[in-house]
Amino acid sequence: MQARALVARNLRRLRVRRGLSQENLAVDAGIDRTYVSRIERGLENPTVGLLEQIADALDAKIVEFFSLPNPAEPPPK
Amino acid sequence: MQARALVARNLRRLRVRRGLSQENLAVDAGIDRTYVSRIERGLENPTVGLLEQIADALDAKIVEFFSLPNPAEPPPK
DNA sequence: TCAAGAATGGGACTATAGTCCGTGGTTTAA
DNA sequence: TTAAACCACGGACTATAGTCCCATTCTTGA
Repeated sequence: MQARALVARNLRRLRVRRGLSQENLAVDAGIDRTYVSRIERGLENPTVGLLEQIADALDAKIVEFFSLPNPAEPPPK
Repeated sequence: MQARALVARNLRRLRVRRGLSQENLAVDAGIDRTYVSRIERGLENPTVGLLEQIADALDAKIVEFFSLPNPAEPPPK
């Protein structure tokens, strides 16, 4: 999987899980609102410094942007 | 630890372990020779796309750039 | 010593990361 | 209906990632 797409998925996943809007996250991370949107759509190629800012704002670690999300819920018995 | 410094240490560690010079790695990754040097010295803020190219050339994964290296050899008995 | 490979360093340049401002679409609540 | 919150999307702009070229230093081996 492409790193960019992986970051896109994981960022959205982590942000939504925290209950943050793109705008609120952008403010917390000190970056531009539209850029969050573009990263989540896989349109951008962010720097590690920027990922670090976002990770801090999400109280997450950078590696979480590069790990594969669990494919699905384990089927209920 | 700063992400940039972490990447610097891990890149050098992985490259040296592979027995590659900065120049050979740069050629394999399709990037500029001097840029490898600057990343390893923590002077640059690379993009995820570039890290991916380097990781591929090293036959490593991006997450390895962000994990803490083992602090030391376990002391021989 | 000398040569040659490895790394650092800088300056000028080009490509693109990242900002800023605005528009419009969708959904939900009043 | 309207307001408000969220998000996709575009264009123009500025900052910086990344290249290219050249010189210098430091090892290490012959």
